[in-house]
Amino acid sequence: MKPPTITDVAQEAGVSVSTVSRHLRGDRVRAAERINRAVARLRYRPSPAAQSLKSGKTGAVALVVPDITNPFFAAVVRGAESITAQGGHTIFLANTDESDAREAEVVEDLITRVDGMLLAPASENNPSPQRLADAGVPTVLIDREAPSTGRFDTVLIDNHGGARFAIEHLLSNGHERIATIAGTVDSTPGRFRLEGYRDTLAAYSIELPPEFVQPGGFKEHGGYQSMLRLLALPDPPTAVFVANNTMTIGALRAIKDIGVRVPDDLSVVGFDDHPFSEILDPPLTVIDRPMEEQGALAMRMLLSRMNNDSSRISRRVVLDVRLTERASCGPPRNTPMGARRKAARI
Amino acid sequence: MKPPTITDVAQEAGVSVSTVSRHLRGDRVRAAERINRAVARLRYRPSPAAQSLKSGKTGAVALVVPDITNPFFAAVVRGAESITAQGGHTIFLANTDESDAREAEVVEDLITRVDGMLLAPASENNPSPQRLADAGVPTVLIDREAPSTGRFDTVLIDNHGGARFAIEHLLSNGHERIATIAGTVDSTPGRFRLEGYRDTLAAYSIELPPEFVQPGGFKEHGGYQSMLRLLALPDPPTAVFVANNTMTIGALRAIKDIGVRVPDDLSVVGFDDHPFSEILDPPLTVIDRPMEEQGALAMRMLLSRMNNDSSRISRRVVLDVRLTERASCGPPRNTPMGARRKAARI
DNA sequence: AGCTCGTCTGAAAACGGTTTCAGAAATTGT
DNA sequence: ACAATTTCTGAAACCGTTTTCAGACGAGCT
Repeated sequence: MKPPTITDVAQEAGVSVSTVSRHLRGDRVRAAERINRAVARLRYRPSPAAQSLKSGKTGAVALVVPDITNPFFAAVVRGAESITAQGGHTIFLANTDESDAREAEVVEDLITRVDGMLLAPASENNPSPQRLADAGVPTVLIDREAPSTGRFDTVLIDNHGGARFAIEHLLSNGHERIATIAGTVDSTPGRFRLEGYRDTLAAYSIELPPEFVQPGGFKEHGGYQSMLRLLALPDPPTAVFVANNTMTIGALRAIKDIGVRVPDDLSVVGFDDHPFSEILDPPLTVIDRPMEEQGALAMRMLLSRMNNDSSRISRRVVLDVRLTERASCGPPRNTPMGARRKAARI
Repeated sequence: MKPPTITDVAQEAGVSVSTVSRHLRGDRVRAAERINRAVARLRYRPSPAAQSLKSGKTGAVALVVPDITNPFFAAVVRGAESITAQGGHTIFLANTDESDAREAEVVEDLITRVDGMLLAPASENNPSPQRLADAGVPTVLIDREAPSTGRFDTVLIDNHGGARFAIEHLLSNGHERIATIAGTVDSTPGRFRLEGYRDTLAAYSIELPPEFVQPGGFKEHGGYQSMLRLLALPDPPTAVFVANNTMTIGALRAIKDIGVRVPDDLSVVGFDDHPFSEILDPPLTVIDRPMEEQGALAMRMLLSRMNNDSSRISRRVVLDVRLTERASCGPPRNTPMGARRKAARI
């Protein structure tokens, strides 16, 4: 019932504990074969607790994300997992529910249990990365930057460029009245996607009313409300860039409820692809990025940071995004807003 | 740089190690206040490795799922996480990629690191649960049963009933030519959903050609291929029950590619809801179940099993499912199969 | 003051490994 | 065959905590 210890193995094999330990760690040892048999018979596995007590290493890595049900983070987890699967490290997963407070708790708990951490901070002004740095825990940030940027390894995507692609795609379709449903601006993706939207429009000398930027908080409900507000505007947009996947769902629901047609009445670009995007009617044009790769790369960087000298200068990698064009964008309606305005008045 | 130990705290507070330890575990101690200050100043956190070496408890729980990117399992993780978040236990997450071999590895690794395990076995004839039982690790099975059923706590859903609801819904719409895209039959959900389909049709004395059961292997691509085959049948079905979410995506893609109209040409019922289901055109009718609750309940059962006498008789709970009716089902077309058959010939 | 009793304390022994150290055995060279 | 190596071995110390054990201390009683 009680798991066998190294002492049991030593006894069974008729050697000393030290010999067993050495054999297990790879030293040449005369009784190798006998030890192997003993290990197999007893089904011995060394106690990670004892090992890490001695070595100071836990053999575990933490992965802290704001929302595991967001397909993007699920993909990141999978990517990260695919790297550790090869060898050596096991993953602690924690969910922070987008809360700084919860994240602090979680990090505080995990900090003693792991050799390194992959973290997607809940917000940009969040003390966790600093705490990890103080504790000397190797850390790689995913998708979001830390207050004291440059001090951490970070795996980002080109949020600004993604927004630019989206807006330019819309512009090339002839739109000028382009709105956006933005995420939380104190997060890296929220901030840069919004800046990309603004900078691109500015580059084309297009000025838009402030109501064309609607805060959706990265939540489905926020996307829904924002789209409702946009469509209720006296002079509504002809195209909308929605800054993430969950808000897109909400936005499309609003569109459906009101009866606006895509892309005839309104063109839509989302951020982050999903298998469902293809079977929507019309299929959704999105900004796509390598999600699993982002997780995998972050994990690789963490592992290397854990092995190599941890004083190495920190790396900040930015992954490319691309526009996946489907059918949710078209030219703006020739007849001005009459029909749509009526629909929005429901 | 090195994390402080209990000895450092003792020194700082001017007491012995034992006193610090006792205070931390809740004993009355004279130097309480001084110890608290020392702990705070040093930012001391007890080493989990040392604690678990002494106590034999790790304070961790494993959660092993076949595919974290499946929204159902993501929801399960979230549900489970919401329970442990309250107190004491941290979660190891592992992904088995639906592979028995990988699952064995993962379980073998985790078995020494956790006090209990939540497991969704990759298949029904899978040695892992037995291995866990042998090792005396409290285990709760999620969504899938183990070979030696009845010996494990298990949290299932009413797969058979769900399939019945789906088929009866289709029958009540006037369909008789009802096909199914089935999952892997060596998994609990796959098996029972298929049986539910068969039993319900049998109960209504409906006999269908064997090609009306298409194996989709729970994968998107399988769903796609299966739907293609169904639509290419000389006498195709008027309705299809698709046995899980990922296959549904594939099936709908096939439908879209071929140009069949839902529900006019074909009615569809899926299994497991998703935010996207509502914004499809038409919105998808699905069998829905409490996903996060399933994870949360499983975790609660595991925790209780870990605390109470582990010889308590095992529980098998079956959660209710329900039909969420949207617009993907309607009466079968009056005109027989002409149009559809033509479309399917592409 | 002297005694008992109860409360609180520190030293020391675990827990299961790894690693150092010194010594034993095997190998090599002559 | 013997010394000089080299390789292998077991005893013991250690990692950071909890817990047992015995003893110190203070309070309460006569």
